[in-house]
Amino acid sequence: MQISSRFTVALHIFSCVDTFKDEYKVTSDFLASSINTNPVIIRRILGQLKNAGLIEVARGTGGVTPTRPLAEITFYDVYKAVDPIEDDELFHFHENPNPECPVGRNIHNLLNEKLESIQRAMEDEMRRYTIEDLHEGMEKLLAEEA
Amino acid sequence: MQISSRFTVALHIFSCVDTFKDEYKVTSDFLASSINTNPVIIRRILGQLKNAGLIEVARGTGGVTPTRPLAEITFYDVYKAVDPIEDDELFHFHENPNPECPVGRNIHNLLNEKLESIQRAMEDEMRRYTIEDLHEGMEKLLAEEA
DNA sequence: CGAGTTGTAATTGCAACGGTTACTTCTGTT
DNA sequence: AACAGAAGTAACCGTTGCAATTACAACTCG
Repeated sequence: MQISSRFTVALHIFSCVDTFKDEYKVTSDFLASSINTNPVIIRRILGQLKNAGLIEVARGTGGVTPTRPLAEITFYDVYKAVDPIEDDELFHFHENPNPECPVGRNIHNLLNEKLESIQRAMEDEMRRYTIEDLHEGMEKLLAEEA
Repeated sequence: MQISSRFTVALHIFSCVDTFKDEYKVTSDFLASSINTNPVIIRRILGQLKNAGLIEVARGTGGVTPTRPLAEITFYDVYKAVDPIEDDELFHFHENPNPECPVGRNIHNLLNEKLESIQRAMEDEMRRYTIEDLHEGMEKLLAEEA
């Protein structure tokens, strides 16, 4: 299973907000046009980012503002905000192994720490990247374009 | 999005095959009972593992045999076998960012290596665990039970 | 007040998942 | 040769999540 495109869309949103905040009023329509999707999709993601406390959204007038320095917003924060998972567990464990089977009643214990370490490896790597990295990377790419 | 339970089911299968291979004929019915699901679900997963070259399945008579030493079958092998993903990309990138927008036409380049490194972190950790680890871990758990 | 914008509910089409039934194909045994 | 047991597989179901869309209420500012 793939991780929802909401994640890359959210990163795209942050990059747009950062790049265009002084030039344009960055509304859900504006963002939808850059991302090439529907404004409602954007608003829903903005809502998730807002609920997670990562941004503020100006009602009525429009506009998006990060609530923290960009270096303090990691990919992990964004991921957790837009792709909430039941119990925070990346792996969907089959629910009811047979407790009368020796393997069935021990498999969960056997796998648990291994699955956790795999999930942790992914999430730790996500924590290494921040929105500030996006800011710098985009500046560089735009400079190369010119 | 969670990773399909086919992954933990497949690991459960390997553990059962290893634990019961001398005592019982390990059929899809037998496995379905330990895992507490439908035999057809098991057969479908066995088919995926077979296609990936990880096991052989005895038609007619029943039974599952790994094709390699257990230490040479990693969690990654199992994951790739049962959870095939389009283009092998963990992250679903939104398809059509607007090329007329400076951010839109650069976002893919900007994110690509970062997303790849996150995926790689997960997959590398998956490669650290093998079915042999399951064998040893299960033996230990069963010894503690006795 | 009115224009522009966000917030949100409701609906749609689609795909994947897990489950189930039913049937065919294969294999070893009697 | 027939039979029983088992894998292989197609077809279908209900549920869920996703992305998209329409429609409308709530809000803000000029």
